[in-house]
Amino acid sequence: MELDPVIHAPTRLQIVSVLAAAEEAEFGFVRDTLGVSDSVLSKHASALETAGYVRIRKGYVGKRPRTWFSLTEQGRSAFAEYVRNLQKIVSPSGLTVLPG
Amino acid sequence: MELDPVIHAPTRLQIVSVLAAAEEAEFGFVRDTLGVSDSVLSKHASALETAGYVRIRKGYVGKRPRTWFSLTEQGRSAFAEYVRNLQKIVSPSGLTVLPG
DNA sequence: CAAAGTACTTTCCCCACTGGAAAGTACATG
DNA sequence: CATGTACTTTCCAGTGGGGAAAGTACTTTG
Repeated sequence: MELDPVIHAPTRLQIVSVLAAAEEAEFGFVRDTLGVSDSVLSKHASALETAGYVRIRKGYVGKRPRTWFSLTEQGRSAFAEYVRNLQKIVSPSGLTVLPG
Repeated sequence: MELDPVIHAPTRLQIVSVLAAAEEAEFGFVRDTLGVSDSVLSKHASALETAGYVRIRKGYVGKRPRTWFSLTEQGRSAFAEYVRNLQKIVSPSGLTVLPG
C-alpha cells in the first residue's frame, strides 16, 4: 500500500493527471496549466521518462521545435495503481478520491 | 487547487486518514498501523497539532501513561478539502489538450 | 533502593528532493 | 551576426523526512 513516490510529488502528480486525461500534451500547455517554470517541468518530465512513465516526443510545428508528452502504458497503470492506493489509504474515512 | 502540504506528506496523510475514520486513536495503534518508529509518529503528530489539525490527549490506562490522537474540526475540513482537491487533479479533466 | 522497563519526546545527523535563476544548446529569423 | 524561441542542464540554497540515540517522567521489579 505504498504511494509511488515518483507520482506522489505534487508537481509530478499534476503532470501525470493532465497526461492521463489526454493522448498527448504540449510542453507549453502543461507548463502553463501547472504554472511552473520551464526548468521545473523539464526536470520532472525527465524524471517521469526515466521511470518509464512518460514518453517525450520531439518534433516541429512549422520550423519551430516542440515537445509533446504522453503517458506510456506503464505510466497509465502506475497512475491507476497510485489512485487505488490513495483510495485504500483515504477510504476508511468514507471519503473517496474517485467519483462513482 | 493546492494540495495542503501538511496533509500531503505520505506519513501524515496516513495518520490523518486513520484519524478521520475514528473518534480517537491510541499512539501505539497508529504507530503499528502505519509501521513507523515512535520518533516519526511523535514528530508528525506534533506537526499536525501545530497546524491545528490534530488534538493530542494525554491520560492514563491504569498507572501507565497513554496518548490519544483525534482530528479537530479544522483537521476534518482540511482533510475533506484535501480530498476534494485530489479529485480535481486526478479525475479526468475534460480539458482539450491538443492544440490547433 | 537501584536497576530496568514503559511510553513517548527531542535532538542529532544525513540524505534526498524541490524549485528558481542562470547559463547552455540548437536552430531560425531579421 | 544579434536576437528569439524552446527547451535542457547546472548551480544553489532551503526544506523536510527518517532513523538512531539520548532524554523525560514515572512505575515496576528484584
